[in-house]
Amino acid sequence: MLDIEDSPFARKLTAFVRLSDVDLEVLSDLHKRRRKFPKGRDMVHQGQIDQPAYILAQGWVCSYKLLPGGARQIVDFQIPGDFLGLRSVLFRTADHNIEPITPVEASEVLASDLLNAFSRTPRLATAVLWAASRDEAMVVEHLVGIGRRNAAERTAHFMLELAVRLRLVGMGTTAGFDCPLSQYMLADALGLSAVHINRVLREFREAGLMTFQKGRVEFEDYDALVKFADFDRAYLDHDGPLLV
Amino acid sequence: MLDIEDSPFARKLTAFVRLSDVDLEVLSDLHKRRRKFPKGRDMVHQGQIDQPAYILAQGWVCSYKLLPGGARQIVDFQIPGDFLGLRSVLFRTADHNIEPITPVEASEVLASDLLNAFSRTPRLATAVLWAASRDEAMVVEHLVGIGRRNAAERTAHFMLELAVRLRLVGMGTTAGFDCPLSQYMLADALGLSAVHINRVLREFREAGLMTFQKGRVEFEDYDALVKFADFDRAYLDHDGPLLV
DNA sequence: CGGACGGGCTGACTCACGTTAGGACGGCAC
DNA sequence: GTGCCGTCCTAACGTGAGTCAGCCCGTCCG
Repeated sequence: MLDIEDSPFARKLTAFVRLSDVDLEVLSDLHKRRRKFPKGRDMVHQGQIDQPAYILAQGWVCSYKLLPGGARQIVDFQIPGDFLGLRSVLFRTADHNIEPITPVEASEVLASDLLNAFSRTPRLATAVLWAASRDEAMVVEHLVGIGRRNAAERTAHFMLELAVRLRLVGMGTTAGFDCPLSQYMLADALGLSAVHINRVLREFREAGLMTFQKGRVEFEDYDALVKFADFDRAYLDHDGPLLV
Repeated sequence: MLDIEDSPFARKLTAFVRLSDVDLEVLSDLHKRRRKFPKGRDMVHQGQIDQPAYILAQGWVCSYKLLPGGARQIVDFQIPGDFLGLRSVLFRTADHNIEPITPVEASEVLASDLLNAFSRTPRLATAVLWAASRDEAMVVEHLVGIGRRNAAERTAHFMLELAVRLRLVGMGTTAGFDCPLSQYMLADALGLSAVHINRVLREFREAGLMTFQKGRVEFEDYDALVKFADFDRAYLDHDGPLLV
């Protein structure tokens, strides 16, 4: 049976629902097919059908869409404990690409596994719905940022969100975190050009707010940055189990 | 018991799952508290706790967030058959505002109603998860538009998406649809200024692609518009019931 | 009946970002 | 070693969209 400490995903769900032994066993079944993926080669490709979903155990991936002109928009980055490709399963055909940014380990979850699991324990279905809603909340905040925040606010907000998410799985502190992203990826995520991202990062460096160099983000004045970006982490938090 | 023809929401779900009589009965229970809301006064306010969700039966609403500077980003519009405020329920506190654009009729769904319903029929939980994922797919497409499409493509894409959604509930044709939005709302949805929306609409008018006047959108060259916006409706469609 | 208000519409000016074009550095293949 | 890439970094220049300012029209309301 699944030791819950081994799965950041299971730990995340228990923040929302109290899972019974049966729930945990069903959840454990979902972890049985562990896979590895090399950096850089798409795990899921837009338009593919009957793709599995994945529970990410190690490494970072990004979900993105390509436009005909060749432009790329990164929708979100996923880190350990995140569930990938839920939409690809429910819609039968993938509506976005998923690419590992680092070497990745993940458990493969087939559509049938998922639907079986749900019918065995509705509580798990509710928990996954909650996790999906949390992801949606992040996408929404991202949308707001791109729509109505300028380049600097947007960048700061994004870095702070990432920091909170990483801290929740023990991969960073308020001092900073290891970040495998390039400035190009950052640009594609934030709807900016790489040149402009570079300008913004320089401004942050010169203002003593934060640095991003050599794969490491360091917050030099966390509180000032939070204020500057108008960052409110409420949408990432959970008030404890809703289902008793 | 619920006559499925009476609820566009029920009809939408059956596009994904085949619902049994029990499922339909549970679903029917969710429709029991019908409410009316006047245009313009928020139904849900950012930060409120323990708000109900709603199943929209009549009218349009918009979901938006406000930034401290006073800027507004509209995340999405909802039309009959859409489920509102799911995140407000699952997170216990609302992370966005919901405002009726027209007079609205909706069924109120309490958190307890929803969780009960899920525990009675897991299939319904899966169906709601699917509906939520479809909404997320729209937000994602919206994000891509704001991040990487220019003002005109973005506007065209948005109009086409709206048209497809409305057609699916019988509220428009490829010729056009009635649209209660102002240019200001359009601007706040698309991350543009009202002035610029106006310019774009004029260009479409002069190019003979589409018009938006007096509360009515008319497509004058639908195919050309689809091509111009690179609009692919796949993300709005469903391939028939996934669960048999 | 007049005035206020919300929406549409437009022109002139500004600026935040994109684009283009490079230079410097480090890691990797050979 | 040499050459090649990927990434970071910067300056100069161009432009899409914002801002400001204002006019027109219909409708609501006292």
